[in-house]
Amino acid sequence: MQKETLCLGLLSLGPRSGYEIKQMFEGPLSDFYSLSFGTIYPTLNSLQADKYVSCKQHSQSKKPDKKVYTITKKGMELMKDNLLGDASSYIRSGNFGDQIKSEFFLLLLFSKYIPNETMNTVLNERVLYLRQKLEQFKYDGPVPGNLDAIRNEKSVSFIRGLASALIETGLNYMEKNRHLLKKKIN
Amino acid sequence: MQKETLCLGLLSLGPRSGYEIKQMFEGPLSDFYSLSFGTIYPTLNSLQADKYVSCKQHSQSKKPDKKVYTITKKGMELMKDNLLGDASSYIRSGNFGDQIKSEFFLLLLFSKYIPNETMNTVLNERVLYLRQKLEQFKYDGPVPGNLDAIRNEKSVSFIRGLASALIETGLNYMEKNRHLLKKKIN
DNA sequence: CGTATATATATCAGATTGATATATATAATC
DNA sequence: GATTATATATATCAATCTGATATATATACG
Repeated sequence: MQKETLCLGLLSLGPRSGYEIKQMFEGPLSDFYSLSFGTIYPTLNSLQADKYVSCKQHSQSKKPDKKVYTITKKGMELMKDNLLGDASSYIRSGNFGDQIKSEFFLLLLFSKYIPNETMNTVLNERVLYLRQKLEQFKYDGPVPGNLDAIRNEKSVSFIRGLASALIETGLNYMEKNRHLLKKKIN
Repeated sequence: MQKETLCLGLLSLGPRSGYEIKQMFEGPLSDFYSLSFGTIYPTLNSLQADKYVSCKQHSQSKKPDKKVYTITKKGMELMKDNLLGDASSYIRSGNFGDQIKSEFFLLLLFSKYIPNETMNTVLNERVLYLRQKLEQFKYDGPVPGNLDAIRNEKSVSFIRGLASALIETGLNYMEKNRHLLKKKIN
């Protein structure tokens, strides 16, 4: 999916600044996708130049102006067209996997070269992290205003349920099988 | 983890060409990490220049020479040092998540803008793909020679078991809950 | 009262990918 | 028997993206 389509999709949930879009990537989307500021800001500028979004500057006392972008009718159309195209090429491509870079799995893979004690800490920290993630995905209380819209998307309930189930499976597996990674001699 | 450490780690399983290292990334490692040719070949050249690997050219009738790289004692030491450093900074960083770019989850997220029929195909193809993956992870028969070493790593049994459990959970969840994604009206 | 973190945009060097070039063998399809 | 597609094998590079840095201020913490 192009960065343009992705930004338009997020703006379809409501007007946002570039900073707030980044917060979505660092918050609820962090486990599925991310874009850096270096991609987000230029993308918003080009979307604005082509009238796919409009922009209102909210001057804030001495902080840089907050530029709040709103998706236009033209932008909504481009987004829907692109999403249909993306779904179609996803189907045609035959490539249904995700792109993953996992430092954790690389450390596991080469664990025989890493002291037992160190690997133990790696696994402990990963377990702690996953427990936190699980709580986050199950948490149903209030969230900051700019993250509220994405939270209330119906598809997000589906995704959160899936993520919770996957993390629970992962935690159970790791607790039952981590002894398999221990080396006899260091 | 630096590309150098990763290539050395894979060469520690046995001598390989750049092409064969790429095959490892496209095969058994594809769900955890990947590097492109544009990264692998220059990395091998620089590792060779610094004597972390040695290289034997196998001239093949009219195909480009196959350059088979072997990790040196110096290379083994660098790899172990780097792995210990990587594990330590993984622990210190506090960042235990994986880097993921999932076209599938983006399509789910924006599924309300995509026709039911199209999303149905997307989900069907993803399910088919996951079933294939599951078979691959559970398959215990023979594999091509250059992928044999990684297959026989003890840590890989752990990883394959984990992957299988996760995919099974994902498949079950999707089959039970995919109706939640349907829109009433298109 | 200094330090750390949060808000907010912008830029850019450096790293990485994805595509392409080159050359041949082999398998599949028609 | 001819054509097409796929696999082997390395190399290069434009286009893209990230991660770091610059700039400026507010707020919370001890």
